[in-house]
Amino acid sequence: MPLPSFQRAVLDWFDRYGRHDLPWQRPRTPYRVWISEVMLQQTQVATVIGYFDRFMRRFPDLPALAAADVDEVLALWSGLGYYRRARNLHRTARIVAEHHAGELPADLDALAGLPGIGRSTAGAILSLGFECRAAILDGNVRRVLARHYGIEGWPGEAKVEKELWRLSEELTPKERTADYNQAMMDLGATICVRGSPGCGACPLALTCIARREGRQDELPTPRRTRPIPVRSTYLLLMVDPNRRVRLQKRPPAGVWPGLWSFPEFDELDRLTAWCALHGIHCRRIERLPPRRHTFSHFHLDYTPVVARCDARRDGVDESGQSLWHPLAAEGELGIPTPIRRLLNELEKLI
DNA sequence: AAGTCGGGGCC
DNA sequence: GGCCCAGACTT
Repeated sequence: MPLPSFQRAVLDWFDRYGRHDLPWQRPRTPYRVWISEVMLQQTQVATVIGYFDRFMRRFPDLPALAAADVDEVLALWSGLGYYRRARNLHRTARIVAEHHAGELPADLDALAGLPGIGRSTAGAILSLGFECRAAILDGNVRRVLARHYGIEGWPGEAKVEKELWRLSEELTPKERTADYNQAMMDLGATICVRGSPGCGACPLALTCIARREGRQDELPTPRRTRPIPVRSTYLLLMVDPNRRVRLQKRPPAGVWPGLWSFPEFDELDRLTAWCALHGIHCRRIERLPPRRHTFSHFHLDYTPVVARCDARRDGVDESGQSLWHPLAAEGELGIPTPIRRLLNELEKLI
């Protein structure tokens, strides 16, 4: 029975353009697949290659690894990060040496029960290492499937992950499973990359939903940004009869370092007190609707407060940290965009 | 469901 | 500087 077109397209592409010379592909044994898969967890191929070669030179087979001191394993791991992976590798080697006669079990549940081997890594060992039919779902496969089938939602969400696993299981062919799985990872790693994917060279482009809808950048759905804190403040927009506003130079550290902004107050009381101190009556103070500016790490809700003063009661201070700025002036000062917007609003208002 | 582990690559 | 990478595991 011929393969469905999806798998056919993927395998034909793999034969021509897939990666066939990665270190763990020659020879491709369960042990070498296992080590490479663990090293490749959250680690890019280019980084892994050197570590894999050194590791294999020192521990050419599972019994050699099981016999080693864990400290030596950690030494070879130094620089790869996620050091629990190295400890789990060593633990698993000893378990397998003890209970499985030194051979990794060709069984999904047995593999997934070993330290450091989850469902996807177990599937990779089974398919790539043992030539069994087993599905995988790593970051590459996840991206290819989410885009091709237009799967909505963040894959970290249980419902979405379940759907992606269902798809992967369903699509994984009985024949050439190893090549198919490797092909899907190669597609994700070389064509269907996260940013600006090479759809022109993709064997699945004609049937890809993300491609058809121009939504490659939106799928898979990024995890929702965790809520960021809100800071609120009041900005004093003090205007004199000559249509000048008082600006203040911000401190060299923090938000908008060294740029010019309006005097800022955490609380309205402090603002009005400051105005009173400078002979401006409260009834001449007009509060505008608050607005929000979002920085990478917090929201800034700021309420502009317009105060018209009769004369310039306060001069420019000696240190040059404040000045009176003509509303109509062009941009010769360093002024943040939200503040510049307020200046423009103010010019129409006054 | 969210937090943790980690160094490197890439805007 | 944030986000992401051939995830797994703990809370």
